[in-house]
Amino acid sequence: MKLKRTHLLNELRKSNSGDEVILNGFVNRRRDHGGLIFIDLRDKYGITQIVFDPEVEEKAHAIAEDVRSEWVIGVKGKVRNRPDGMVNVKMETGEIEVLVSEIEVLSKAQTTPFEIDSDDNVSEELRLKYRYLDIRREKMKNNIQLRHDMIKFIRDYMCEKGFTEVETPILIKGTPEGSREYIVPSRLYNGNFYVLPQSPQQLKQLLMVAGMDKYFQIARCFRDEDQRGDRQPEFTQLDMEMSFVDEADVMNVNQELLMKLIEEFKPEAKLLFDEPKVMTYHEAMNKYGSDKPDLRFGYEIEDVTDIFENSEFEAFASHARSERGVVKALKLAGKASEFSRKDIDELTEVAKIYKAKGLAFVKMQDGDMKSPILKFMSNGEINLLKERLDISEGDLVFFTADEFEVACESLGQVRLEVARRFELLDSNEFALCWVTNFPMFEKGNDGSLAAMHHPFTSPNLDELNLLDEAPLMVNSRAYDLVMNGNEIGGGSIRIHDQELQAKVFELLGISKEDAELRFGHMLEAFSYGVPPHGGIAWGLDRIVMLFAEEPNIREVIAFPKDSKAKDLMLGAPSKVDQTTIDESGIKVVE
RNA sequence: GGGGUCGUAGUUCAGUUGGUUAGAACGCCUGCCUGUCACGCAGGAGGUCGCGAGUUCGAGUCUCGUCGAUCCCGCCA
Repeated sequence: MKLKRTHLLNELRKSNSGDEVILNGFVNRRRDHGGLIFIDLRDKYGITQIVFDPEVEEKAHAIAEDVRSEWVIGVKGKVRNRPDGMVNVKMETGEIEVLVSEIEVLSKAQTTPFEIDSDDNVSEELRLKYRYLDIRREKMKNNIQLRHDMIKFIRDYMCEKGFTEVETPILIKGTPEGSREYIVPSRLYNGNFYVLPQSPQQLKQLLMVAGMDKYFQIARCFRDEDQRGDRQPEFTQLDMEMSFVDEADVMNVNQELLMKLIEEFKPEAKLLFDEPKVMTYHEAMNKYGSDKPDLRFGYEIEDVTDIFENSEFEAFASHARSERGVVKALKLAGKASEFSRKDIDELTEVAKIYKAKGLAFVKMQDGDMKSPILKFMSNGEINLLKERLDISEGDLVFFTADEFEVACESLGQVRLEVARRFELLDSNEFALCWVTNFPMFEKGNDGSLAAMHHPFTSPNLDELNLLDEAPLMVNSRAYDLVMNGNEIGGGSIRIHDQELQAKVFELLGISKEDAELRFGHMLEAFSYGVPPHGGIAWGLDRIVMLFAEEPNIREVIAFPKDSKAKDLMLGAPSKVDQTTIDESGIKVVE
């Protein structure tokens, strides 16, 4: 390389006029006027226009005639002010150009499979296969830069707060519980496997036992589950754990960080509350039909179960009378005339996706209640409903009846869909909240208890007496940080009492022997003294995605897998040679 | 595992009730052009309409199957 750059392509200004400079970059665009040739030369930092004039330097001009898009070149030349009226105000370097005296072609380039300098939507398959070209494009470049900037900001904040970043291993021990793990066969111990961490959960707790006091990590995690827009087989967490803390300590650090991030990276943003609202899981489900409620708009869900307990409308009454059943209502004040039969059918489909059996509705128009379900209801019930929901002219009310979670969630999804339709979701508004008091356990498919969070999460200490008789009533010291209906992070205060831990294992149906086998190292470690501790983990990809206003996390990951967990660029996963397989002590079944 | 949507030039797309030679824009190639910056002008190349079968005189268009992409549900402690 003869011509090595003296300046980056965003640097030159009028003040450099007359300087001799050397520039390196990719050819963004070439405009050949027969005589003059203009090239927009691009690097990571910007674009600078270079000019080839045959009357100034014939040799360089001749080479420039053959130059094509995306070639990598070096040029030497003099900076000069652009002629009057030729300044490009859209360009940072638009006041000047570089008149080239010498050019060096560093690398030719074949025509790219898609245009680099274009905002055209290209199929994701193609973009992922040629990700290195995709990252040349403005949008991806910016996203990756934003990711870096946010991570740096987070690191600086954590360090300032006295946290120590510790790297935890990627090859660890499997603890079958929760999501499916990626496994790595051991060459030295055939028949044994490492697994890749779903999260550094146990290791960070062990760091608390180790007295590290405040730990954090930008941690890579792995989960072998089906993909989603916000899910990748490997993803990154901001992971942290703190000793001698309660919920408020963890929440304070985290909400401050999130609010500072918003302030720094969304300067135009409007925070809707001075600090995050706090609500219980039950309250969130009950009022918003979600454990990650979007609080940028109202439309709270109401409970009308009691009205239907003795109703002859069996579809509702049967749920109203059952132990877990509820009837929920969502009133859209004054919106009755804006919903056609078709709109309601579409919303019904939304509700059905989330397991509702249907979506009932009532309209108040021309002074009358109108609804297919009125004929099943008594006048008393209708009046109660009217009174309870304060239904007036022009209102529309939707209902779901089912067991609690289904009724709430399906109506909550209807609530979100309505908000989307009325464009109530302003991406410059930020509504933060904490959702707390998650149930400690949920019913597994086989009827047994499963940990809703993970088995180290502490139950609420004032509910311990319920552990035996009504474990499903026990709530945990878990908390989720939620921003505009997105879960930013989730964590909990952990169990540090060995007896309580043993009790929780027992309730989860994990025998003493089994607990020893799977979590023995944890129990042993705790026996040497463990500070009360708790922590949280953020989905880092997701928060960058939200700040970048991208629809999925692949847009903020340099080299993501596709929706079937393949790496289209590298061609992974792939076969490996037989020797490797033999050494790893596994047998491949075709 | 289940459901929705989509597969037409290098790319992004259009293609009418089934009808004759499948189009546009951008990109690419050639020529012209000394002030462009999404340069312009003239010309050109480029298609197994994902694949297979079926219906039909005739299929890019309809049917079935299949493969692929994508979104959602399940799953993700």
